[in-house]
Amino acid sequence: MEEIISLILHGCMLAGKLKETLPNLATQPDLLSNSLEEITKIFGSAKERVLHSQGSSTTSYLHNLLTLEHQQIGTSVEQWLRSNTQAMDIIQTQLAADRNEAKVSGGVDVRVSEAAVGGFQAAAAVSASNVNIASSSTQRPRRRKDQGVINKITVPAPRIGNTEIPPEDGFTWRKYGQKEIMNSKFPRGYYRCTHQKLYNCPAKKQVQRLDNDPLTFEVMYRGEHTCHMSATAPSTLPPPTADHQIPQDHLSATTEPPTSLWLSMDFNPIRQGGSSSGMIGGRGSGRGSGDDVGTSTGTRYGKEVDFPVMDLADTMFNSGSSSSSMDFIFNSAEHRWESDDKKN
DNA sequence: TGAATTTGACCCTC
DNA sequence: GAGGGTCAAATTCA
Repeated sequence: MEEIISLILHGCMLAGKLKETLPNLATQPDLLSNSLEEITKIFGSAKERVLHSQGSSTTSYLHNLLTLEHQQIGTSVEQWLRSNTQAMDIIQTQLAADRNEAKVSGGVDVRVSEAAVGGFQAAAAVSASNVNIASSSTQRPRRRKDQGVINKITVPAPRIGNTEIPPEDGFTWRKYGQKEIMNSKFPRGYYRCTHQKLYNCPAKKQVQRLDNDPLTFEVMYRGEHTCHMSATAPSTLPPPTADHQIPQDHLSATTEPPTSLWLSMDFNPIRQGGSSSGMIGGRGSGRGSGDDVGTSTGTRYGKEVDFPVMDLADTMFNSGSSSSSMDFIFNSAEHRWESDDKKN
């Protein structure tokens, strides 16, 4: 129950933040979609847990609360979208593109995007089905059984530029292995978060091209990003640059902690063709070669410039938006998570 | 010099 | 023992 409440509160917190930053997201349907997806996942997950622990009056109450919360968020977003024709146009355009281009296993992105326009109709559908968070284990890290597949998506290769690489996903990854896989034509690449050592970020991903469709990548995310959590974010950040951008066809279906996703989002809408293209074979192609499937362009010649969290923080906490009816939820949720952090 | 990728070897699970 | 995941030395490059 503790966990469920924690989930709900965090969902409320993100919803509050979304509400505050809605005007800023008018021209960034990707980010809006991601935000909605994350909130949806949280409430969906909480709802699932409530359903699985039915019986007490408390869980029944929570279930009703979750359903209501879902509807309210959907309504708010829908109203905003309808009042913002520009955003509607952009999102609808993006949706059309997504339908044609993105084959997301489980349909997460497309489904959530549609939910955004249609009033979160499919919100509940995105839940624990894609989330298989492994039970915490103190056992040896290599145990396959405990590696908890967080999410698996298929990503189309870029049509422009180097089609050998999948689109970026907003994070910086470092390749630590590649292996030929049985019954697969193409090797599987193993990546871990660039900040693994620095911030003990456990996030990893595997990238493999599909046998029957070499222009499509299957990306499996494991672990959760902790590197961009505000509490652990580096205190000495480089100045914000204009090079913080998730590409238009960015498909972020990771299920890392919500805060991580939020903080990993990028509020700069303009970066054209700046993908990590140029995967060139050869040993030791080294840094900056772009020889990194899915690596964010945040890596530039070995220096991390990927701190979209700064932009987001500015947007979020300096927005100066007035208080709202959701503030009490927002505040309590934040306190809740802060205290949780202190526990951990 | 430091950070990146490559790749063979090792470890672990099934 | 097979197959997959990770390690770490070697190598590359700005």
